[in-house]
Amino acid sequence: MSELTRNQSLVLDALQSDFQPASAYTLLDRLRDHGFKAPLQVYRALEKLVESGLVHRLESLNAFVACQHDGCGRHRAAAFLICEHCKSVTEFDHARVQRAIGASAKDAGFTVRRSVIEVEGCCAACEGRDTG
Amino acid sequence: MSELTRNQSLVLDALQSDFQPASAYTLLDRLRDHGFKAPLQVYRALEKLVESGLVHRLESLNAFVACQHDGCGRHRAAAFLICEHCKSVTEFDHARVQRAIGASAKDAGFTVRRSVIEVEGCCAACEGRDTG
DNA sequence: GAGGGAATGTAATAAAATAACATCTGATTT
DNA sequence: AAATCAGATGTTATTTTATTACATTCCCTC
Repeated sequence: MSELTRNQSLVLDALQSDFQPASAYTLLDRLRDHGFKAPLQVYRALEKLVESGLVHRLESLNAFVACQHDGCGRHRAAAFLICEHCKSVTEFDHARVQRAIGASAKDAGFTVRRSVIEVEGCCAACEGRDTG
Repeated sequence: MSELTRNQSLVLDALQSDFQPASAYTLLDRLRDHGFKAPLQVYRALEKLVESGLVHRLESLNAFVACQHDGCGRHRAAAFLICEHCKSVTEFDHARVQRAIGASAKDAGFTVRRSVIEVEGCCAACEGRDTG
């Protein structure tokens, strides 16, 4: 990505402050102090950030999260472990998963552009303190 | 699932008429002739159908699709190839993918409850008639 | 400093999902 | 048969998420 605009930086900073998922409207609220007034300001910034790989969209939560790696810009896929108890999100190694998807897709003659991989369950920390 | 109620049957029939994804509001429109008037009638039926595995929710499309297998009730995961050109959706064999996810999750000490696997790209048919 | 493309601002609206509350239906118990 | 209760329904209103449309500003280039 060339260079971030002011709005893009603000949105990215907000997401990187905790690396946890936030909805567009939550981000809007967090950024009102910085002059944000309308959803579109957030959505436009997010669009570019997602395009560049600095931010990922979590389809199952309708939320956005800052990339936890440096180089997601280079891979077209990200995979997430989403803890239903503490709501934490961890990006995980998807090489194996991606290979498996590639094989299945190939069998079907399907060309993959992007994979949405979101695993819902219970993280190690929550499993420890709770049988849920 | 015990037995389908009237509303559940109507929604399931609508989805099984083409096995293609439909939003809740599309279903509502299709079912107005049958007396449906409010979104909740659709959402309530969908909730039960998804729970039983007869219908899957496509997170990346905010849409619902009838299960293409018989026994999805028994597996807690479904994986989809979504063609961005013709909008067709194919449920694919996820055993390999599920194993790969299981391995990655295990490394992180994460307990999987449900996996969202939605692969976006171009199906064989569209690839044939178009370079997109 | 004029022109043009990208980024912004703002208001309005659309699309997706849920909350709240009243009502009905059918099985079970008394 | 009347009382009871859970599950399914109906209906209105509201919330949450996302986009359309259009005016304005900023910055680079010529």
